Amino acid sequence: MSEGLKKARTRFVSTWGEMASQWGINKTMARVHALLMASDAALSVDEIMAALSISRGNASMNLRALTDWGLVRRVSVGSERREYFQSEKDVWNMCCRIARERKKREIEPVIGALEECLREAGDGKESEAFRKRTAELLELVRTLDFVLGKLAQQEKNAVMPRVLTLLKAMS
Amino acid sequence: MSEGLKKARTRFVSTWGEMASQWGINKTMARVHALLMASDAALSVDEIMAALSISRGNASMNLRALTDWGLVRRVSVGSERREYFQSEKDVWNMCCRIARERKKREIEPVIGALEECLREAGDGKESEAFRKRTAELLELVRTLDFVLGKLAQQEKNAVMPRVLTLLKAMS
DNA sequence: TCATACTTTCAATATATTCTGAAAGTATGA
DNA sequence: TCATACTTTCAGAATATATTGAAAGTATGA
Repeated sequence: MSEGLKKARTRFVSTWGEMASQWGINKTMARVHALLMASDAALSVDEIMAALSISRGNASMNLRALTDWGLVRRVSVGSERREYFQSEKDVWNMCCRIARERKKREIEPVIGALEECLREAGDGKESEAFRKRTAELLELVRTLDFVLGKLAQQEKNAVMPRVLTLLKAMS
Repeated sequence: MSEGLKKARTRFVSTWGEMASQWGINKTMARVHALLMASDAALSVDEIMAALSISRGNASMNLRALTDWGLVRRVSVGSERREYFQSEKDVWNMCCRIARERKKREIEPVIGALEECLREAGDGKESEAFRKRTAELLELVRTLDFVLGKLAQQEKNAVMPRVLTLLKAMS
């Protein structure tokens, strides 16, 4: 493999890792994901361990997390016992899956907690300002939830193109 | 203050903190932000320190970060020397500011890095698959950047209502 | 059923991030 | 200018998070 391509792959893997850690995702999980995205063939655990210099346990945990997120699939190659892994290659599908998971894991619990805040605050004059602010925030989070839900709805996403058309028309 | 309201505020502050740490934001920064959002009056550093049981240095650093993000303002109260802090109260404005900052700090550097990957990969047959995938990802990230840019453009946001109308029509 | 070839788990360890608090810095008004 | 009343900084300490690797678990096919 050419030097340039090697460097480019390395940059790709570490860029994805850096980005992920700014968004609350484990850096190694993102590096594994990036490695699989950058690789045409499916990779075995041993290949992944070697490429990223990580332990078997670490690789196993992060591959499990990535399959839970629906970003990576296990595949069998020929008659081999060993399992191989490959990433979802369609970037829009990938985006949908991430949207779906973060909605479920993070946004929905926040909605529940904010609703609980409103209930707890009671209905006195004293808590009026707090209730108002909490209610506005709740509305905002619900809107975000709705948008993410739409984004996550379709595999071949039909929503984005239309949103983009609208946004571009507003320029 | 009623017990219920006290509990509700505490829940509000810790919910915001938990959520933030899942999104790559310092938990204390988010708790300070939540405290100010939940409070009608502007608060002094000492009040914030007491409410969250944090040190002066920690409070100072996080207030600085919040003002850099444009989420919190310093205000003077009467003729006092001491400074007070209050949060942006409009949740849509808040959302715009966050979008603007994350676009600038995180999305734009990733676009640069992906462009560099494409350049480094060269144009041989060997790197074709890698280039294709990187280019698709770059397009996705650019789209996200564009959408965030639109969202961040206006103070009183005119974009969201129209996007929502479109999405609701697609239900 | 058993030996084999693999995967997963988790306690101990390493690493990264955040927090503290005292010292340094800064602005105000007398 | 100086004393004062505050704010900021940053090295070291505390805490939280991620990683290792050996032991336990599991599936396969002979």
